[in-house]
Amino acid sequence: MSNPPTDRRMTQPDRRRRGRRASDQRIATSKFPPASRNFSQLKAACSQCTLHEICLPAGVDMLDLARIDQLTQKRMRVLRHQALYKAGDPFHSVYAVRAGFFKTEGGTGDGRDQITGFQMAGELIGLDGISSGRHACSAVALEDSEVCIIPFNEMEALARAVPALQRSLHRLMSREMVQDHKLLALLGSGTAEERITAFLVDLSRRLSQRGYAASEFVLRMTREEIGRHLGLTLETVSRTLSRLQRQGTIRVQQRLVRIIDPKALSDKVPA
Amino acid sequence: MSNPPTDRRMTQPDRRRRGRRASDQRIATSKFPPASRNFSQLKAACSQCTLHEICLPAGVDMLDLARIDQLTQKRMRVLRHQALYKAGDPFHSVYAVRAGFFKTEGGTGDGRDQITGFQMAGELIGLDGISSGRHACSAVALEDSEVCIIPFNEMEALARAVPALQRSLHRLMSREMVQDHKLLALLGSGTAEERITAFLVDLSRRLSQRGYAASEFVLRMTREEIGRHLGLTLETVSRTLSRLQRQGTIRVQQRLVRIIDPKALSDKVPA
DNA sequence: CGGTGGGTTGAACGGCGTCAAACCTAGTGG
DNA sequence: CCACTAGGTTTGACGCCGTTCAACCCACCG
Repeated sequence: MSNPPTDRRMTQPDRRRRGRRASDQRIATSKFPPASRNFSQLKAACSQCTLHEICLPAGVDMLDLARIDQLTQKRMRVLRHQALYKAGDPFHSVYAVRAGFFKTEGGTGDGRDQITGFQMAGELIGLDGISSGRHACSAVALEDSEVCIIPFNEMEALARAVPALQRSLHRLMSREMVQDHKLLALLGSGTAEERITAFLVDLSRRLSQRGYAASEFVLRMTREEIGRHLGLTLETVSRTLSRLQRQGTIRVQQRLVRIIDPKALSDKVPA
Repeated sequence: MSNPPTDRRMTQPDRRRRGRRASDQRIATSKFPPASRNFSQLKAACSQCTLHEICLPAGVDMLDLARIDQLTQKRMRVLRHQALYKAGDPFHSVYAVRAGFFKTEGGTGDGRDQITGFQMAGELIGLDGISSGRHACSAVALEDSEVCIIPFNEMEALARAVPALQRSLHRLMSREMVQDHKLLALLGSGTAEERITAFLVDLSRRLSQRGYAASEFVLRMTREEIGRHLGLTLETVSRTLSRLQRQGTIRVQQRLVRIIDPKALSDKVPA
């Protein structure tokens, strides 16, 4: 219990669409379809959002917050397996995850490339597109999700007027670099067990930061996706999880992970 | 021939200081010591710098360039094996490499951690410090080098006034993220040979971008440092270089690398 | 009830790490 | 000038961890 809100009944537009391999076409909705008005109100600006402490507006005072509200008026729902954007798409906006879970993967997202990260509520996606004007990776929803669309030109303009926003943006970009470097170190020299434990500890930390239980959560991604994130095969991921369970450190049943011995887990991760 | 200018006689302050294990104390000079006035003039602002096309001022017009000159007035020399900053140091400035070569490595730089990157002239160092207010890694000179000191608060202020500078900064940060993702993909699934060839191709590209020969260059780093960058041991690096030589793709003698068959080399790198 | 995608587990192979030894080069001191 | 030293590099032998290939199980759904 006490799992992320978007568990499975979060959005059920009309009919199930599991297993639909046509996971790749873009989404048309840029505003909510009338049908889902009851799911969440149209105008949930940053100032009203429960995430504004950890998201882009972090550190911006109430006065300026109202100006940021202008930025994030458009929102969008992305259904499971759909791409928010794909590698090569022209870059116009960045996206803040409001609810749900994403993966970002290199290449066209056909399912072979490295997965550079998993993003949850309050995290920004798409900043990699700035450098070339085209997205360098694809962002795909792991479950039915919702994002705020933040037009990048407008955000830059506002950042020029609001120093706190500018600083927050820089902090977010810098944080992403630091995270990437940590992952690099892990892939460079960590064993399978170290990679998996570091992954679980990181997930747990980010979830608890958002008010969810740190010791019990559902993995939103498959073993194969974990593997492609950590530079391992799905078999190794599975085996390692089983071993951790045998050691009494965690409990795994399907996607549900329970952390039995948090200390033992943290002790395994290098730094 | 036609190698980077800082080859070996670049700066010889007074006496050799090789093998000095005390590679770790900070540098005191924030302006040039009088002795080295002849090495390069004190006032070489961005507008005069040969690197301004690829460095931070890229895309800034002549008028605004004069304002950026204010930012980069302070420069600093960093001798071989000395740290420009170390992990944990408070973050105040970023640095643009003017000449020489750096490595950035996690941890305190004691020589065990992952090397996140090698930086050459025109590249920015230190952006990772924004997120926490402290540098997350250490930057160490691989040869006698020189950097421009860019106080970050001042740069942010100027970026608010000069959109082109703002955009350039964002582009640089974004580019670093994209590069990290490429490296991630390499460490995640590449063989030793793919990692080494990708590394060589990247080095060659960046050097030729700066006007140096693409097919012949000296490695500024040891085999061990290459290994710590690519997630390999020095032995594997050495063996792989030897194998590439046996295949007739490159020629290696010590640190000197000649690329014999550029196409064969590029064909080996995955993407 | 069968189909399908995801997960687990076993067995054999192989690339790369580990350990060890020798060499090469440059700097140091006699 | 030469011997000595130390760091860097090369090469070989061996073993381990993770990949590969394959079989099987499980949960969910049509």
